[in-house]
Amino acid sequence: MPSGNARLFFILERFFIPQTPTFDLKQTLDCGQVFRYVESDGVFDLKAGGERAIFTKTDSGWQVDCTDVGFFQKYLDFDTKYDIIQSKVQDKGLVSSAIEHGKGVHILRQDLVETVFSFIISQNNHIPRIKAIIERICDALGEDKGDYKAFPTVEALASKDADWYASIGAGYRAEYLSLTAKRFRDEGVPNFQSMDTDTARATLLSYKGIGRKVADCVLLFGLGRMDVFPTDTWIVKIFKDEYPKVPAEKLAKVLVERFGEHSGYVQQWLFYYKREKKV
DNA sequence: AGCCAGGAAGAAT
DNA sequence: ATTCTTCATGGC
Repeated sequence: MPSGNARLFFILERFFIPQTPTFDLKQTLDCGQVFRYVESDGVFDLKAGGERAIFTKTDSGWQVDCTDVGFFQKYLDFDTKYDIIQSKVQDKGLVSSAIEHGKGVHILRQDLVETVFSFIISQNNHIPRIKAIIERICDALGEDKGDYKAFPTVEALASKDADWYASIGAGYRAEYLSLTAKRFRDEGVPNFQSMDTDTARATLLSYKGIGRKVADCVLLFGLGRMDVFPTDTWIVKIFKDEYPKVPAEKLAKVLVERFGEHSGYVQQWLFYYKREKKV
Protein backbone atom coordinates (compact mmCIF):
# COMPACT_ATOMS: atom_id res chain seq x y z
CA MET A 1 0.00 0.00 0.00
CA PRO A 2 2.73 2.56 0.79
CA SER A 3 4.22 2.20 -2.69
CA GLY A 4 0.75 2.65 -4.13
CA ASN A 5 -0.04 5.86 -2.28
CA ALA A 6 1.30 8.03 -5.04
CA ARG A 7 -1.22 6.58 -7.43
CA LEU A 8 -4.22 7.08 -5.17
CA PHE A 9 -5.50 10.40 -6.35
CA PHE A 10 -8.12 10.79 -3.64
CA ILE A 11 -5.36 11.73 -1.19
CA LEU A 12 -5.49 15.48 -0.83
CA GLU A 13 -4.17 16.21 2.63
CA ARG A 14 -1.72 14.88 5.19
CA PHE A 15 -1.24 15.20 8.92
CA PHE A 16 0.68 13.41 11.66
CA ILE A 17 -0.45 11.79 14.88
CA PRO A 18 2.24 11.87 17.58
CA GLN A 19 2.80 8.81 19.72
CA THR A 20 0.93 9.17 23.03
CA PRO A 21 0.04 6.70 25.79
CA THR A 22 -3.71 7.14 25.33
CA PHE A 23 -4.04 6.67 21.57
CA ASP A 24 -3.44 3.43 19.70
CA LEU A 25 -4.84 3.27 16.17
CA LYS A 26 -4.98 -0.52 16.01
CA GLN A 27 -6.78 -0.75 19.34
CA THR A 28 -9.19 1.99 18.34
CA LEU A 29 -10.12 0.26 15.08
CA ASP A 30 -10.04 -3.32 16.34
CA CYS A 31 -12.20 -2.78 19.40
CA GLY A 32 -15.42 -3.47 17.53
CA GLN A 33 -16.90 0.00 17.10
CA VAL A 34 -16.14 0.42 13.40
CA PHE A 35 -16.20 -1.88 10.39
CA ARG A 36 -15.08 -0.12 7.21
CA TYR A 37 -11.32 -0.57 7.40
CA VAL A 38 -8.64 -3.04 6.40
CA GLU A 39 -5.11 -3.59 7.69
CA SER A 40 -2.32 -4.69 5.41
CA ASP A 41 1.34 -4.86 6.46
CA GLY A 42 0.67 -2.49 9.34
CA VAL A 43 -0.99 0.08 7.08
CA PHE A 44 -4.61 0.89 7.90
CA ASP A 45 -7.07 1.91 5.20
CA LEU A 46 -10.17 3.47 6.74
CA LYS A 47 -13.37 4.76 5.17
CA ALA A 48 -15.84 6.82 7.18
CA GLY A 49 -18.89 8.46 5.68
CA GLY A 50 -17.66 9.91 2.42
CA GLU A 51 -14.01 10.18 3.53
CA ARG A 52 -10.99 7.94 3.44
CA ALA A 53 -7.65 7.84 5.25
CA ILE A 54 -4.48 5.79 4.92
CA PHE A 55 -2.45 5.43 8.15
CA THR A 56 1.25 4.65 7.85
CA LYS A 57 3.46 4.07 10.90
CA THR A 58 6.37 6.43 11.44
CA ASP A 59 9.11 6.58 14.07
CA SER A 60 7.11 9.02 16.17
CA GLY A 61 3.49 8.06 15.48
CA TRP A 62 1.32 7.88 12.38
CA GLN A 63 1.33 9.61 9.03
CA VAL A 64 -2.23 10.10 7.82
CA ASP A 65 -2.95 10.63 4.13
CA CYS A 66 -6.60 11.49 3.80
CA THR A 67 -9.36 13.39 2.07
CA ASP A 68 -10.01 15.85 4.91
CA VAL A 69 -7.71 16.58 7.85
CA GLY A 70 -10.34 18.39 9.89
CA PHE A 71 -12.81 15.56 9.48
CA PHE A 72 -10.42 12.90 10.75
CA GLN A 73 -9.06 14.94 13.63
CA LYS A 74 -12.59 15.30 14.92
CA TYR A 75 -13.49 11.71 14.00
CA LEU A 76 -10.55 10.33 15.98
CA ASP A 77 -11.59 12.35 19.05
CA PHE A 78 -8.32 14.05 19.90
CA ASP A 79 -10.08 16.70 22.00
CA THR A 80 -11.10 14.34 24.80
CA LYS A 81 -8.68 14.01 27.74
CA TYR A 82 -8.50 10.25 27.96
CA ASP A 83 -5.77 10.27 30.61
CA ILE A 84 -8.05 12.16 33.00
CA ILE A 85 -11.02 9.87 32.35
CA GLN A 86 -8.89 6.79 32.83
CA SER A 87 -7.59 8.00 36.17
CA LYS A 88 -11.13 8.78 37.32
CA VAL A 89 -12.61 5.35 36.66
CA GLN A 90 -9.76 3.21 38.02
CA ASP A 91 -11.01 0.55 40.42
CA LYS A 92 -7.85 -1.50 41.08
CA GLY A 93 -9.83 -4.39 39.62
CA LEU A 94 -11.33 -5.40 36.31
CA VAL A 95 -11.73 -1.86 34.99
CA SER A 96 -8.11 -1.02 35.77
CA SER A 97 -6.98 -4.20 34.04
CA ALA A 98 -9.10 -3.39 31.01
CA ILE A 99 -7.64 0.11 30.81
CA GLU A 100 -4.12 -1.24 31.13
CA HIS A 101 -4.86 -3.48 28.16
CA GLY A 102 -6.78 -0.99 26.02
CA LYS A 103 -5.59 2.43 27.15
CA GLY A 104 -5.12 3.45 23.52
CA VAL A 105 -8.80 3.06 22.58
CA HIS A 106 -10.60 6.22 21.51
CA ILE A 107 -14.36 6.36 20.95
CA LEU A 108 -14.75 7.37 17.31
CA ARG A 109 -17.18 10.13 16.35
CA GLN A 110 -18.98 8.28 13.60
CA ASP A 111 -21.72 9.33 11.23
CA LEU A 112 -25.19 8.72 12.65
CA VAL A 113 -26.80 7.03 9.64
CA GLU A 114 -23.76 4.86 9.00
CA THR A 115 -23.81 3.80 12.65
CA VAL A 116 -27.51 2.95 12.54
CA PHE A 117 -27.13 0.70 9.52
CA SER A 118 -23.87 -0.85 10.67
CA PHE A 119 -25.25 -1.89 14.03
CA ILE A 120 -28.56 -3.15 12.68
CA ILE A 121 -26.40 -5.44 10.56
CA SER A 122 -24.26 -6.34 13.57
CA GLN A 123 -27.03 -8.07 15.49
CA ASN A 124 -26.46 -11.81 15.94
CA ASN A 125 -23.66 -11.63 13.39
CA HIS A 126 -19.89 -12.13 13.06
CA ILE A 127 -17.60 -9.15 12.55
CA PRO A 128 -16.06 -10.41 9.25
CA ARG A 129 -19.53 -10.88 7.84
CA ILE A 130 -20.71 -7.50 9.14
CA LYS A 131 -17.81 -5.89 7.31
CA ALA A 132 -18.58 -7.77 4.09
CA ILE A 133 -22.27 -6.81 4.08
CA ILE A 134 -21.49 -3.13 4.69
CA GLU A 135 -18.88 -3.19 1.95
CA ARG A 136 -21.33 -4.66 -0.56
CA ILE A 137 -23.88 -1.97 0.30
CA CYS A 138 -21.30 0.76 -0.24
CA ASP A 139 -20.05 -0.77 -3.48
CA ALA A 140 -23.55 -0.91 -4.88
CA LEU A 141 -25.08 2.30 -3.56
CA GLY A 142 -22.29 4.63 -2.47
CA GLU A 143 -21.14 7.64 -4.43
CA ASP A 144 -18.12 6.85 -6.57
CA LYS A 145 -15.15 8.78 -5.15
CA GLY A 146 -12.70 7.42 -7.70
CA ASP A 147 -10.62 5.03 -5.64
CA TYR A 148 -13.42 4.14 -3.24
CA LYS A 149 -17.11 4.43 -2.50
CA ALA A 150 -18.74 6.68 0.07
CA PHE A 151 -21.26 5.34 2.55
CA PRO A 152 -24.56 5.69 0.66
CA THR A 153 -26.97 8.55 1.15
CA VAL A 154 -30.38 7.94 2.74
CA GLU A 155 -31.91 8.40 -0.70
CA ALA A 156 -29.72 5.65 -2.16
CA LEU A 157 -30.29 3.32 0.78
CA ALA A 158 -34.05 3.84 0.49
CA SER A 159 -34.03 3.06 -3.23
CA LYS A 160 -33.69 -0.65 -2.50
CA ASP A 161 -36.27 -3.05 -1.10
CA ALA A 162 -35.83 -5.84 1.41
CA ASP A 163 -35.26 -8.43 -1.28
CA TRP A 164 -32.24 -6.52 -2.52
CA TYR A 165 -30.71 -6.31 0.96
CA ALA A 166 -31.34 -10.04 1.26
CA SER A 167 -29.59 -10.60 -2.06
CA ILE A 168 -26.40 -9.01 -0.80
CA GLY A 169 -26.39 -11.29 2.24
CA ALA A 170 -28.05 -9.25 4.97
CA GLY A 171 -30.15 -12.22 6.02
CA TYR A 172 -33.24 -11.58 8.12
CA ARG A 173 -32.02 -8.02 8.77
CA ALA A 174 -32.85 -7.11 5.17
CA GLU A 175 -36.34 -5.94 6.08
CA TYR A 176 -35.01 -3.83 8.97
CA LEU A 177 -32.53 -2.06 6.68
CA SER A 178 -35.09 -1.34 3.99
CA LEU A 179 -37.75 -0.12 6.41
CA THR A 180 -35.31 2.11 8.28
CA ALA A 181 -33.96 3.64 5.09
CA LYS A 182 -37.46 4.42 3.83
CA ARG A 183 -38.47 5.96 7.16
CA PHE A 184 -35.37 8.16 7.12
CA ARG A 185 -36.19 9.22 3.58
CA ASP A 186 -39.93 9.78 4.09
CA GLU A 187 -39.90 11.25 7.61
CA GLY A 188 -36.40 12.68 7.62
CA VAL A 189 -33.65 11.60 9.99
CA PRO A 190 -34.82 12.66 13.47
CA ASN A 191 -32.84 15.45 15.09
CA PHE A 192 -31.32 13.15 17.69
CA GLN A 193 -28.64 15.70 18.56
CA SER A 194 -31.25 17.95 20.12
CA MET A 195 -32.72 15.18 22.28
CA ASP A 196 -31.62 14.04 25.71
CA THR A 197 -30.25 10.50 25.81
CA ASP A 198 -33.47 8.81 26.98
CA THR A 199 -35.58 10.55 24.35
CA ALA A 200 -33.08 9.74 21.62
CA ARG A 201 -33.03 6.08 22.71
CA ALA A 202 -36.83 5.90 22.74
CA THR A 203 -36.90 7.34 19.23
CA LEU A 204 -34.34 4.83 18.00
CA LEU A 205 -36.33 1.98 19.58
CA SER A 206 -39.32 2.93 17.43
CA TYR A 207 -37.46 1.58 14.39
CA LYS A 208 -38.04 -2.08 13.63
CA GLY A 209 -34.78 -3.94 14.10
CA ILE A 210 -33.33 -1.54 16.66
CA GLY A 211 -33.41 -2.82 20.23
CA ARG A 212 -31.71 -1.60 23.38
CA LYS A 213 -28.23 -2.80 22.47
CA VAL A 214 -28.17 -1.39 18.93
CA ALA A 215 -29.75 1.85 20.15
CA ASP A 216 -27.04 2.25 22.78
CA CYS A 217 -24.31 1.61 20.19
CA VAL A 218 -25.81 4.34 18.02
CA LEU A 219 -26.00 6.70 20.99
CA LEU A 220 -22.37 5.99 21.87
CA PHE A 221 -20.64 5.80 18.49
CA GLY A 222 -22.97 7.91 16.37
CA LEU A 223 -24.05 10.59 18.84
CA GLY A 224 -21.15 10.74 21.27
CA ARG A 225 -23.32 9.99 24.30
CA MET A 226 -21.14 8.59 27.07
CA ASP A 227 -24.01 7.95 29.50
CA VAL A 228 -24.84 4.61 27.86
CA PHE A 229 -23.49 1.08 28.36
CA PRO A 230 -24.15 -1.13 25.31
CA THR A 231 -24.74 -4.52 26.87
CA ASP A 232 -24.14 -7.43 24.55
CA THR A 233 -23.38 -11.07 25.23
CA TRP A 234 -19.77 -10.29 26.20
CA ILE A 235 -20.71 -7.63 28.74
CA VAL A 236 -23.28 -10.03 30.20
CA LYS A 237 -20.55 -12.66 30.55
CA ILE A 238 -18.24 -10.19 32.31
CA PHE A 239 -20.85 -9.37 34.95
CA LYS A 240 -22.66 -12.70 35.23
CA ASP A 241 -21.11 -13.44 38.64
CA GLU A 242 -21.62 -9.98 40.05
CA TYR A 243 -25.17 -9.64 38.70
CA PRO A 244 -26.48 -13.21 38.35
CA LYS A 245 -29.42 -13.81 36.03
CA VAL A 246 -29.86 -10.11 35.26
CA PRO A 247 -31.03 -9.78 31.64
CA ALA A 248 -29.00 -7.58 29.27
CA GLU A 249 -31.50 -4.74 29.09
CA LYS A 250 -31.73 -4.35 32.87
CA LEU A 251 -27.97 -4.82 33.26
CA ALA A 252 -27.43 -1.91 30.87
CA LYS A 253 -29.36 0.37 33.22
CA VAL A 254 -27.53 -0.93 36.29
CA LEU A 255 -24.14 -0.32 34.68
CA VAL A 256 -25.03 3.23 33.60
CA GLU A 257 -25.98 4.00 37.21
CA ARG A 258 -22.66 2.54 38.30
CA PHE A 259 -20.34 4.23 35.81
CA GLY A 260 -22.31 7.40 35.16
CA GLU A 261 -21.07 9.91 32.61
CA HIS A 262 -18.06 7.73 31.72
CA SER A 263 -20.09 4.59 30.99
CA GLY A 264 -19.35 4.56 27.28
CA TYR A 265 -15.60 4.61 27.75
CA VAL A 266 -15.67 1.94 30.44
CA GLN A 267 -17.90 -0.25 28.32
CA GLN A 268 -15.52 -0.12 25.38
CA TRP A 269 -12.44 -0.82 27.47
CA LEU A 270 -14.16 -3.80 29.13
CA PHE A 271 -15.55 -5.12 25.85
CA TYR A 272 -12.18 -4.94 24.11
CA TYR A 273 -10.44 -6.56 27.08
CA LYS A 274 -12.94 -9.40 27.21
CA ARG A 275 -12.81 -10.03 23.47
CA GLU A 276 -9.00 -10.01 23.34
CA LYS A 277 -8.03 -11.72 26.56
CA LYS A 278 -11.20 -13.71 27.11
CA VAL A 279 -10.88 -13.29 30.87
C1' DA B 1 -21.02 -31.08 10.51
C1' DG B 2 -22.47 -28.32 13.46
C1' DC B 3 -22.00 -24.05 16.38
C1' DC B 4 -22.47 -19.47 16.98
C1' DA B 5 -22.18 -14.50 16.18
C1' DG B 6 -21.38 -6.92 19.52
C1' DG B 7 -29.86 -9.16 19.21
C1' DA B 8 -34.53 -8.27 18.25
C1' DA B 9 -39.37 -9.45 17.18
C1' DG B 10 -43.25 -11.93 18.14
C1' DA B 11 -45.48 -15.46 20.78
C1' DA B 12 -46.22 -17.81 24.90
C1' DT B 13 -46.44 -17.84 29.82
C1' DA C 1 -43.76 -7.99 32.94
C1' DT C 2 -40.63 -11.84 32.07
C1' DT C 3 -39.09 -16.05 29.34
C1' DC C 4 -38.87 -18.80 24.92
C1' DT C 5 -38.44 -19.36 19.92
C1' DT C 6 -37.22 -18.07 15.64
C1' DC C 7 -34.83 -15.52 12.47
C1' DA C 8 -30.46 -15.86 7.35
C1' DT C 9 -25.92 -16.40 6.61
C1' DG C 10 -21.21 -18.11 6.50
C1' DG C 11 -16.57 -18.18 9.09
C1' DC C 12 -14.57 -21.20 12.18
